[in-house]
Amino acid sequence: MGDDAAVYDAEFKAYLTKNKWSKHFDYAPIDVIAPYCERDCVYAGMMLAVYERYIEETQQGRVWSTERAVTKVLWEMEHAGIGTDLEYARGQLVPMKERLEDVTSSIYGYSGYEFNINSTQQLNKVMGNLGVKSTVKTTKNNPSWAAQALAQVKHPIANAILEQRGLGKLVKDYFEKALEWEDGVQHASFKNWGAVTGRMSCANPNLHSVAKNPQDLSGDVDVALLAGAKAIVGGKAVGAKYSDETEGLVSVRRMYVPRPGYRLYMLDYSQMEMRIFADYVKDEVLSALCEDPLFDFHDHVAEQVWGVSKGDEMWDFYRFKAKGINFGLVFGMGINALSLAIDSTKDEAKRYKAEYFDRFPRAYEFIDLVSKTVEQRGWIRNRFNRRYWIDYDRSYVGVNYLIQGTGADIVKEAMVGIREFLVERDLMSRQLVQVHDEIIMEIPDDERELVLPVVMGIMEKRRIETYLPVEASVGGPSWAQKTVVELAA
DNA sequence: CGATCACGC
DNA sequence: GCGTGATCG
Repeated sequence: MGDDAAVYDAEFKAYLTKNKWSKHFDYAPIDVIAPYCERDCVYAGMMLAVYERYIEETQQGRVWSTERAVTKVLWEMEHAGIGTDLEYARGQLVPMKERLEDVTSSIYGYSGYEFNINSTQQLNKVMGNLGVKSTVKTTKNNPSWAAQALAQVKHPIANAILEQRGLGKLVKDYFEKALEWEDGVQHASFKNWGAVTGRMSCANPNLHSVAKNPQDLSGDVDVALLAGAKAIVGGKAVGAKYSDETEGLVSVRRMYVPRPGYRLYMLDYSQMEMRIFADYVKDEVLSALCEDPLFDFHDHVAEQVWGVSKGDEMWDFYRFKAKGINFGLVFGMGINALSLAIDSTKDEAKRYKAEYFDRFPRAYEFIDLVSKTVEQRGWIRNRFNRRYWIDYDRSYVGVNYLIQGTGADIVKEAMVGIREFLVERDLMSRQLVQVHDEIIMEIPDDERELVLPVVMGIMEKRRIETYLPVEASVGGPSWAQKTVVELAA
């Protein structure tokens, strides 16, 4: 809008800061802030004209109209909020804090003195004293003590530190946070422009990072194993099924419950990113297989690349590698990150990847085309013409942007469609939360028969060629206890 | 305020 | 790969 506008903006913000009005604009007197707001609107209007032309030229009209429409959905979601079981939150905080104290003192027992466990530097010193060296480096080439590094450590302090960090986060970010809403309804903030790919972001609390696995507070391995955990790392019961009957397990998702008269429904796209990947790769066989809602992408890759079948001795081994490479490709992982993800050496990872591309040459061609286009042209567009400008030296992110962004646009369109249906029919059912490939809704029993099939139909509508099936679950009653819903044919 | 870590998809 | 948030120094 010109240099004078930028200067005005900078000078005015400095003026606000000087008068301690900068934290919130409404701290400033109205006669001070009003002219600024007025100019802000005028500039926004001028920018709209510029961008509307750009949107037209780049054919991003569909994305633009979805973004405007989804804003209403987000406002309604934020307004509705999500119900929380405050009794559960308050009740679990007591044993959680007790466990946290026990774990903390056990760490001090190992170190021989009290220190700030949250300080990586202080922790590094403690580990040095114990004669333990990290095999992993941070991005700034310092010794890393992240979970990945601690996994290599034999000393029992490693697991205790993992538990202290994980449990501490649950307590602070979710359980204590929950008490801030005294009426038991949390109103998180959603941003439809939160990520460059087109994904949303969420904050206060971040409902996109609510732990999926229950946390064991008993310290008794049997408790977690009984709940079906495949492993217990830092008290995290990986793969365990939460139940109120299992004493000693807590779940953040258990805190989220429907309000009176409603049930919670979770509508989940099955392997959405892998199916979108298949669509981009244009492998007809793969796309045909996606017509089966139960098709498992990782199983298929394991079978096709390494010739194993379920029940074989090597099945778990190759299924794990297949899943790792699949995610590695859509995330744009380098060979280093991939080798860590699939628990292999770099050379082995290279070989697995080569074998993968040998069987799926079109996957290689697609990835290669994307990075070459970024390097030569500087931009790419997803299935909805959403445009991404990417520096040539970051061309490896292109595949991820396309897949993640296409998924994001599909879910956004679905949310808009669901809202239109609910408004049109004047229904009580409502959308509460979106977690990238999942929509959480509250539906009264007498609307379920009507709403559920229509909502699933809206979500499954073909916006790309490949079928994207949705799985519906009902809360039992919370987000932690899901039961798959079978719709009558 | 950059770096580190943990959680999700 | 993309996020939010807490914490440290």
